[in-house]
Amino acid sequence: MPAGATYNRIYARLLKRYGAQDWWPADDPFEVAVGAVLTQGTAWLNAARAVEALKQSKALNPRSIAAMPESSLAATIRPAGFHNVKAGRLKGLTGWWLASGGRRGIQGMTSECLRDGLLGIRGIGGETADAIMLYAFERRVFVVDAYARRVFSRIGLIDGDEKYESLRLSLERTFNGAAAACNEYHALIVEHGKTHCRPQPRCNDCCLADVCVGSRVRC
DNA sequence: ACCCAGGGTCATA
DNA sequence: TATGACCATGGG
Repeated sequence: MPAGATYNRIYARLLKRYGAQDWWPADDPFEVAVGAVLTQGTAWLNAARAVEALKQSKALNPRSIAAMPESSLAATIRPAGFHNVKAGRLKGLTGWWLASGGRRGIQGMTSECLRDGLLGIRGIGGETADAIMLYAFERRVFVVDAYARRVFSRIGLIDGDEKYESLRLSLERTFNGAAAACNEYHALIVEHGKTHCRPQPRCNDCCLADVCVGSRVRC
């Protein structure tokens, strides 16, 4: 059986188990991008609180963030954790956003140009860049995160410690879904990962158990 | 009290 | 190239 079929099978299984996730929970592309930075290394609940705080301050737009002192920006996003570094990252993101012509200007960019632009921002690495590309600008990208590494590696499909870009390209080649499917797939993996394939413990009721290649793996 | 989260950077070996 | 420390808040 071709590897692509296995990824399709896992996708179908997760979709049936968890239902459509309807990501990204945001009103517009800029909010997606801000949320992507705020959720780095933190639970989404905390990032969402910081997003809400920005909204209440009427500051969830490029102009306001650009005009806001970095210290007060940091104070506003405090619940997201790492607020001092993230304030700087949001400043960098906002500067690039405005310089790129905003939502319209960015949407008109090629995916290569878009990724390069995002990766040029301090504090935006491969995963955050890809999340923005996929969820804010609907580019066909397979977002690789720790959950994807764990789920796929414990099933036996990948090694798990591949370099980011290499794994991303490999998954984009193997999984034959379109952008909308990549969107749903990543969200489903995250949802699954919250309760399965944990870093330390394991579980016995994984809906992917019978998909495992060989016997070395478990959830 | 301990582990972890929808990461990335930088210093060190 | 490849770990480890660091950033920091909050939930389970």
